[in-house]
Amino acid sequence: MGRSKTESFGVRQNRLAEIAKALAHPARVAIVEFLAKQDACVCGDIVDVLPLSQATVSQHLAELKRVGLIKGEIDGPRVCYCIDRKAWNEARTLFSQFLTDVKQCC
Amino acid sequence: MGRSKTESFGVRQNRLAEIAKALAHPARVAIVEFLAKQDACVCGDIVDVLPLSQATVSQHLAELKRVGLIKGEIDGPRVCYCIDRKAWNEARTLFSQFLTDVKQCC
DNA sequence: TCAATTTATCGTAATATTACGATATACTAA
DNA sequence: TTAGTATATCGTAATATTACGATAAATTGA
Repeated sequence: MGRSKTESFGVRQNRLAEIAKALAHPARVAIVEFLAKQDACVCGDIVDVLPLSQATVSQHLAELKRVGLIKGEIDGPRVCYCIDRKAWNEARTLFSQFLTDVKQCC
Repeated sequence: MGRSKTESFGVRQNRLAEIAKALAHPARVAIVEFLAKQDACVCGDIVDVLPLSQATVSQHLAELKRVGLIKGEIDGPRVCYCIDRKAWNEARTLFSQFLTDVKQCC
């Protein structure tokens, strides 16, 4: 097949997996960390920092945006990306619960 | 291309992304949670619980094992899977730092 | 030994991801 | 208006993921 059977799992499990997938690439981890490092939301400097083409970075940004972890605000000719506080809190809650609840079993 | 440029990123960023990828499928989230729910490490009952074929479940288990989050111990004709405490602690540390350090930027 | 059971692996198909050049789009500044 | 800059999107290629039936491998119990 090749298509995830998402309908067979819970909303929370799917959301957790979706966020995990958004963070499942080192470039996207790097992007998020870069955005956080800047106090203000700097934008396309990301392309300068990452060893990837502009098109690829844009694609990674779109994926992070699709999941809601970041949001982009048009600011003149450029786009200003920043962490979406609400979604990030959601992610923190989901992951910290998940990672704490799952204890050792043997 | 289609192959991640992992060599361009830090060890921590790659590890974080690797663990995230292992959790980037609801079936694998479900597997981990199921393993944790059982106090002892039950094994192929996972196949009964999940709406996936035995082959697919085995594949998902292999992925979790590859990353180190779970380990399987052969127990007679069956294999007994359980959370790997050490790797899980590593994941918890990585993610909780990552999710806490990244604050809002705007 | 032999059938039954459990799990892994192989083969394969459908689809998704990653990457980038080329191009389109949108805005600013001259 | 027009050139320049910034970003998104399109097209495409290489590779990875997801899924499952079929089969192999390993072990137990009869």
